[in-house]
Amino acid sequence: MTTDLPARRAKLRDDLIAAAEAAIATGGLSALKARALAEAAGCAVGAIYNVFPDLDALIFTVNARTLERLDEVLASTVRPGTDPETAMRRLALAYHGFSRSERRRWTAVFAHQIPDGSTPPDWYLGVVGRLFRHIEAPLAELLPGSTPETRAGLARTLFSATHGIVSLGLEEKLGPAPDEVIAGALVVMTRSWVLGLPGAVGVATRP
Amino acid sequence: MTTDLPARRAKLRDDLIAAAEAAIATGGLSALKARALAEAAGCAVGAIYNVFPDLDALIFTVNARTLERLDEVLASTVRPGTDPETAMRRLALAYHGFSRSERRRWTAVFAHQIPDGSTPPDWYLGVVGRLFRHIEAPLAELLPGSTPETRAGLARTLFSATHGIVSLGLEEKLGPAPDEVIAGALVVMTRSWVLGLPGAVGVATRP
DNA sequence: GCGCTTTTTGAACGCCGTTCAAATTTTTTC
DNA sequence: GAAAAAATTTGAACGGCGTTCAAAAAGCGC
Repeated sequence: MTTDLPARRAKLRDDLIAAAEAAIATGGLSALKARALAEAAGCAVGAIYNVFPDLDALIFTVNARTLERLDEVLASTVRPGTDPETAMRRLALAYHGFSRSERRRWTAVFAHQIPDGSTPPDWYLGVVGRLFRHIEAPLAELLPGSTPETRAGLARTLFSATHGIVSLGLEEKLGPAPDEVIAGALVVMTRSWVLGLPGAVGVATRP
Repeated sequence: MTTDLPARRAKLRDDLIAAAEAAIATGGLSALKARALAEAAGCAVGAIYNVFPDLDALIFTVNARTLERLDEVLASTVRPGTDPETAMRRLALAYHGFSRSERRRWTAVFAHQIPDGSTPPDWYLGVVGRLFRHIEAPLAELLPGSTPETRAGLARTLFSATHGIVSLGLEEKLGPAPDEVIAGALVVMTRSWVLGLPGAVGVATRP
């Protein structure tokens, strides 16, 4: 009834990821405890460290899965050929909806703090970067003369701005923020981009 | 050499705040340790809890001071009568600059996580809310027909969006983000608002 | 100086992530 | 198949954390 090492390790890895995902989905990042994880995965505490260097690495794995879910949601939000304003509005609202329906998982992605000097692993940044392509498509139609580099930068900017509105709203860091208010803000914001961005890109920087 | 209780308490309070601020400015939120704090303020660990209910309350106090610094910076950034685009661009860039020069203090404001159900104290939300008035002024000029309520909501939205760009850039959560890139993004963003917002406000919500 | 109250103290509590000597299991060798 | 060697797993133990609370110290009316 014994299997070879790689398979056992892989199974433990999967079980730990599943346990971690369940813990985060139920109680958020702060509910992720090494001892509880070990019990849920049916192993000793120390065994976690045979598979992941530390809990941070496990968290990155779970967060990457969350981002992949988001990617799927965004992909199914706009069909090719949708006009830019509708596309951008739907993407922003889908992002907001995802942050609501997957609240704890989504919060964990951005609440996860790593030690001061270090950066997220490259494979993780790759998962993040893939999200932007959803925004780049409507941008290409909105700004026909733009270069791919411009659009890549802009996609990051628009994602960040949307994220700011959604996250500060969700965490209620600035005060109460009902869903409809946030959704309304996103609608105004995306419309403002559609109207304003074509004239705003490439403008000289004078402080 | 003894003073009355209120005065001693007030002094200890001030010393603890100063020690906490120094700890955060040097090593960030995670460098705030009860024992180190007590030593720096010259009291026993338990004495902290005579003055603050817990470390969270102390953190809110320090963060409010950071926000008041930011408020001063923003206030000195635009003189009354500046045209809306210049004003909004300068405000956004000042926010970015502040997040850079006061990096650890500023990060602490948003990294501070409170237990799930609870909300920040009202006096703290008041300090936050006061920041928005800087944005409301140029908005009033940009959108002459708007109501104060519309402008208040918009100010929150624009602040949140700016914050998203600045914070995801600073924490490099999406990948490397040099200062000039973030500043450039903010310039494009504010220009887009100036061009797009007048047409975008009040538009009907159709998803 | 004495008894009563209030304030301060810091050892102790419970919990955390992580480690590592020891136990166990697997593989190799004869 | 047994014994020796290597690799893996284990969980008690470590150091550190925020917070508590019995006990010590200080303040105060007489």
